[in-house]
Amino acid sequence: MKQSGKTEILRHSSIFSSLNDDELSELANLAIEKSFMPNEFTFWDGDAPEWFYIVTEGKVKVLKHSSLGKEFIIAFFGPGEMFGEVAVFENKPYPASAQTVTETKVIGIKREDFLSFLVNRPQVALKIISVLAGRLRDAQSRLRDLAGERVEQRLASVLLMLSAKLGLTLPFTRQEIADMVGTTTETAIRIMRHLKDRGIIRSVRGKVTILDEKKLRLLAEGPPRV
Amino acid sequence: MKQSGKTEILRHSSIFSSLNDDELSELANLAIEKSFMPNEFTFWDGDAPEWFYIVTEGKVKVLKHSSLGKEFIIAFFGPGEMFGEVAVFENKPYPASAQTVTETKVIGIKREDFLSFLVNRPQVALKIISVLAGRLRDAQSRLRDLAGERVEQRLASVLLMLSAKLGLTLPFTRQEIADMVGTTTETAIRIMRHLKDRGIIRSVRGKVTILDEKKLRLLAEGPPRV
DNA sequence: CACTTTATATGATTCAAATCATAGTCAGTG
DNA sequence: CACTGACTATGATTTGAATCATATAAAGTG
Repeated sequence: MKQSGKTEILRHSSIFSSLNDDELSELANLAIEKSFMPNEFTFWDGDAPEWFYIVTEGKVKVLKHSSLGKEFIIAFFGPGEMFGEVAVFENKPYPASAQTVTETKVIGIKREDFLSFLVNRPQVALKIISVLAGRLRDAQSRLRDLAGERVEQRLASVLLMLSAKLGLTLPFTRQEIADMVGTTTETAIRIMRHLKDRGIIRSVRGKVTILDEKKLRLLAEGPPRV
Repeated sequence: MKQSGKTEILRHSSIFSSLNDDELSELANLAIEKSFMPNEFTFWDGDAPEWFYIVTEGKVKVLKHSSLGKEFIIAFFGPGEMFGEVAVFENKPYPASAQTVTETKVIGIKREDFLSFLVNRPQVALKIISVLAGRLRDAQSRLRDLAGERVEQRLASVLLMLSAKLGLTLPFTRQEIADMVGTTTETAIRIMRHLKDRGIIRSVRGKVTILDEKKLRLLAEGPPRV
């Protein structure tokens, strides 16, 4: 990819929207590009935090394994979104692994380079603060759900959260959804079968479409309260 | 509290450790002090994000309620720690409530004042980024635990997390611990009874002391693997 | 086009933890 | 110092979801 290409990608990432052309190319000079096949790992849980990443093409999932090896998906990231940032900003090992879902291109910036760049760019720092705050909000909301709600409600919440970001059609298998909800594939299938029967979702292999967002929201928020 | 008092408190908060005296008093000028009795609410889930807070004395818990009214404790904060920051940085309603546990004093800074102050203090912004990253790391680790681990392991994790911050003696009731683990008080009591019998913890009313951190860590990390 | 793999589907059984019920114990308060 | 409320404790019962066991369908692969 040419220099100008990287600049354009950075420009379209909301984190860097406040930068001018000079600043963007300065940043692009620090950045290198990497390409991955589907299912490759960008980094592993426990690796040293060398790189700060931004997705340019494709889809990456960030996940952790439980003590029994079960996968829990923390989040999916698409073009323009950063990942690996927790480790970089804390200067501690990555707390999770990052795996590509599709063929994916990312740009990586060395930890120290990015931090030095940030010191002189308070606007970017504030933007990053706001992105982190948003992720923390989501994480805390999911914590509450996992701790206190039934699987059906949690699954509904996850679908709503995903659709707020990606629209009404969600490109995920039941397995992936189960791994985000924190349940088993079988249970996810059963619950989604139920949602399908009630006309709340439609689905084909590897995709789910939300048909009745209102009902889904009711499910996520309130217990049926019989 | 006199001006100098607020300055001193700010100086001892790790977030502001990089500021010089002038900057500290500038910040202190923006800050007002508030006092609360035990169990008072500093803000409620859903309130407009007017204030950024730092605890000066006492203990505050940040919590969310499930759809059935059950309390889930996101975190406790003590002197020098910020809270309410997610709402302030995102400019969205507080995503959780904050309630004092003991008699508590906090200083509050108006959202806009604090953001303007930050724009010219990249060191502080970077420090805040690092605190947020740390909280995100913790939240994601708890997510994985809630999604994939048994209650006994989750409880062990919570005790370890708390003791990393507060030392080996933890001033919490079983009810509070249950509300952090995402279980019921009865189950928390039963499990802690079990830990007590095995010599891993000791406890008196409202307090828990970790006696055998090694065993607790084994419990938290690995399944007994019989 | 046969063949393997991945995704969806469903029934039967088990199990961890919630719920329901009851009681003792300690701390603070009038 | 009796009394009230918060905390700890334990037993019995229920239940939501995991686990185990198969099965079918759709998509990729040589």
